[in-house]
Amino acid sequence: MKIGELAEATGLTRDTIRFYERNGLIKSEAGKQATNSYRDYPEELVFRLNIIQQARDAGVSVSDIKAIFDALDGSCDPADAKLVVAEKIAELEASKQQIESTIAFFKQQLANL
Amino acid sequence: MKIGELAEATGLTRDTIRFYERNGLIKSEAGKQATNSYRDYPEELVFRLNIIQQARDAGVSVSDIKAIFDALDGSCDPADAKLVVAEKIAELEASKQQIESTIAFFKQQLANL
DNA sequence: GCAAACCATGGACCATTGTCAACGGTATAT
DNA sequence: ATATACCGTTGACAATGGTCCATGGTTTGC
Repeated sequence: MKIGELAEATGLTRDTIRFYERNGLIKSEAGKQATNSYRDYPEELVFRLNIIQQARDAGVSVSDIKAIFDALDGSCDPADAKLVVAEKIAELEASKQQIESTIAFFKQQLANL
Repeated sequence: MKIGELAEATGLTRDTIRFYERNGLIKSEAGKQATNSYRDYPEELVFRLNIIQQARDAGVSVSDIKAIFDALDGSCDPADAKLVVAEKIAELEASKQQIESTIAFFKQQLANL
């Protein structure tokens, strides 16, 4: 699919998709037509970009997402991969705790209004 | 207390504390001694800065923290204050959801390694 | 009384995460 | 065939959240 369709399907802008591609989060292929320079984005990127959005919203940095994808995409030692992912999960659990504490504090303040 | 002590007590750097002060998250008083220009930071800032750290770790922006503190610090209409804080709580709940989903995804990927 | 440690201010600098504008080429619908 | 909408590339721009440095003054320990 073309970048505009992908943007439509994911709710991201073309610029953001290109930004992610520049940063190695996704890859596109050269289109079949020799007449233009339009890139072809595989359908499965819709799902992948949804994951990326979710992770970004969860506060995971672009470079960390890349590291995790690189680990998961099977190119490296599975044992190393597990470490990378497990560590990020631990960080996310910690973030979650911070959020919960913050919510608790705000709620308590709210009660004192 | 002096800024160095506050930094020590909170684990933040002096620069960061000054940054937060510039951005209205905290206030200091002019020191009693006329001989120097050292500022005096009230003890309660230790707690306040801990909250700030927690909120920052939870992904709350500096300007949002300021808005919430302004709301809580009683200078404005309590009804408005409640709205501001409640809205931020809702955002944090949403963040938490994103994090949980992301954790779930990563865990599932981990299982497939 | 002197060095080392502290303080305030100002401004420069940095990475991250996009976003936008300009340019020239291509597709598509009428 | 022509207007409109799309595409790729490049490079500039912006906001956020700090961090660092230089300068000049102050305090403290020895």
